[in-house]
Formats: sequence, C-alpha cells, structure tokens
Amino acid sequence: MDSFFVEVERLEDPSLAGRPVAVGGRGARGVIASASYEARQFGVQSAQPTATALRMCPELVVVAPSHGRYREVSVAVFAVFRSFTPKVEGLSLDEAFLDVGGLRRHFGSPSEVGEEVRSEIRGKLGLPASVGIASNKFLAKLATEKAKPDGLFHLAVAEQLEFLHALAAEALWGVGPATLAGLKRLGVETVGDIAELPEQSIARVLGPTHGRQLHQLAMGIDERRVEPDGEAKSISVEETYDTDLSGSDVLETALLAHAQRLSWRLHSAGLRARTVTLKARYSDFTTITRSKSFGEPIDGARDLFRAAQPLLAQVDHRRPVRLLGLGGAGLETADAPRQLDLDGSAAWTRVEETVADVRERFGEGAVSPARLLGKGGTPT
DNA sequence: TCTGGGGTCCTAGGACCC
DNA sequence: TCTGGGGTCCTAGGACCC
Repeated sequence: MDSFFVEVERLEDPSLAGRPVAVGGRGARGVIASASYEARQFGVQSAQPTATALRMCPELVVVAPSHGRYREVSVAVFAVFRSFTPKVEGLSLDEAFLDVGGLRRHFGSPSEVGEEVRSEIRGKLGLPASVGIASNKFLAKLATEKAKPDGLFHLAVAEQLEFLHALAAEALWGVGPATLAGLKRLGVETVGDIAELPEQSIARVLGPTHGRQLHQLAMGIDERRVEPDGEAKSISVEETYDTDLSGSDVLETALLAHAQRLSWRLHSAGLRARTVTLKARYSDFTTITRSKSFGEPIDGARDLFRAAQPLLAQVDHRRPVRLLGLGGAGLETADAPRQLDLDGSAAWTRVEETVADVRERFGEGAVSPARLLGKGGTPT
C-alpha cells in the first residue's frame, strides 16, 4: 500500500487530499510514521522526528495515528489478497507477498493479476496500492519500490540481473546501517559489487550466515517460499514519554498501565504468554531488556504486573527512563488447559474475565485500575 | 526542537540433561 | 584426578523491517 496510514486518514477526512500530510507523533518526541507524496517532496520521511519534518515543511498537516483503524482496514485489504490466492504472507499491516503461480488459467499474465488486485483494492476500499512482480520474493519487493506510487512493475527474468546490479547496496533487503558500514569497508557501492566479491570476503566481515545470504541475494537468488501467515510469536506494548520517568512509584504506575494494555492485547488475540520481557530505555538512549519465563502461560493484567515487578527492580531507578515497554513471548492459545488455583487467585481471574467482558462491550478504556485514573485511564 | 511502536530473526553464553 | 558431546531452553542484546 502507498502511504497507507495517510491514505486511510484521507478516507476519513477528504480535505487532506492533495496536501502535504503525515501521520505521526505530535508530542515533543514524536516521529513520522507515514508521509504523503506531497510531503515527501519537502524531504519529509518516515522515522524522522516530527519537529524536523515541520521545519522542512511548515505547512505539513500532522495527524495523530489511529492504529486500531489501520488494523481494521488492513484486514479488509488482506481479504482482497486472499480472494486471489490462499498463499498470502503478510510483512506488515500494509504489505504482503502473494504467490500467484497457480493463477495462469484465470488470468492471461502476471501483470493482469496485479492490475486486478490493484483495481479491487481501489474499487472496494478507495485506496491506492502498488504491485511488483518478479520470480522470487526479494526481487518482487524491489520491483514494488519501482512501481510506487500507485503503479505496477513487472521485472522480467531476462532483465533481473541488470536491474539488480545497478542498485545501491542499501537497497537490498536486510542491509541496514551496520551491514552497509561493513560493506563499505570492502569497497562496495552497488549490488553488482557484492555479486563480484567472493562469498568468503563478505563472510569475513558479516559472518558466515549473513554473508552467504547477502551474496545469494546479490546474484538474484532467493529460494524462500511464500509462507502463509502463522501465529504471532510475540506481542508487546511500549511508550516513549514526553518527559522522562524517574522514581520507583512513577515507574511502577507506568508498568501497571502497560500490564493492562498487554493483557488486553493478549486476550483479544486469544493468547497467553510464557515469557514476559520488560524493556527500558534510559535518557542516554541505552536500552536494556529483562525477561523471565514461567511454567504456565499468563494473560491477566495482575499476573503480568506481578511477573514484571522483579524485572522492573533490575532497572536502575537512579537513571531517568524515556521508554518503558512490556512484552509477552512463548505464546500459547488461551484454550489450552488453565493452571490450577494455587494461590487463591480464582477470584481475581473472575474479576479479570469480567473486566474483559466490559471492555469487549464498551471499549478498552471503559475500565481501569484506580491507580491509573487521572493518568490517562478513563473513569467510568 | 534527537532519535516511535510493533514486530522478526540471529548470536552467544550458560544451565541443565542424557 | 584435569575435565566429552550433543541437544534444548533461557536470557540479553542487536540488526533490521515497516
């Protein structure tokens, strides 16, 4: 999808059409999540601090993100994908691989399939989408970049290598700042340069696994299949605060809010977590994680809070904290057998079930622990 | 006007078990 | 007395992606 968050916002508010618009955090520490093409002309891009974006483009309209809405629209977009083939592998809310190798009978060419997908999304949802077509996943992804915005690009097999080798090395999927720095030390500028190097030279700098994979990609080889989406592996919530947190009380209250949100996310997904991970980022941006695994999976807010308290104790309370996060991994479906009531928690389980019922009917903010009221919790 | 939020995968050491 | 070999799980950190 092109500028997905921005385009969803334009559906809700048509006055945003044709203007430089970005979706992102509006606070002092906000960053841009999605920028319209009009905004990109000014240099606005995702991951950029909102303040910087506003300096580059003073007339920029910054809209606060509505993730719940994007998730809903994403479900509709994926339903369109699955109406073509069950072989759909999502990469994010707004991007997926479709293996359309078996659709030749119904469509004359891959490009016809691609145009049909785009037209369905435009017709049913009113959103622009771009399609890249190629012989494997990673080339298709590169082809999609070339298709944007609102277009289609079919990378023919005969032209693969010429197209690929002319690209800058950082265009490769999996080459970020750290990998790029290593490649530059080898004198690499383009993907073609990588292909010409012996695999061993790359492996010496990047390690055997990464080195081999990168070398293969540079030669246009990618054997990975399109794997239809499976269960999530982790679910987490985090928040960067406008002003740093300090002191045990403040941190613990923030943790309680996270436990509430995480519990709700797990409950909504029908999952429980066997491993709980606390994340803290200090004001100097150093980031630590502390985790603990349990024999029995949990999803209740009280259990998550209690599990995370000893982890919070491992955070240096003398240092200001700009971000606190809480996540669950080792996920199991919630219909697995329940743990026995060993500590008299059955009553609490009933409380939490009731809270979940209320939230299902009235929304996540309908119920909140008293300790959080007046701090973003909504009293009822 | 320093640097979001939610994910995946990989590495590496140590515990523990057979 | 001088310490195996393999497998799995746990924990912490880091790179990368959208």
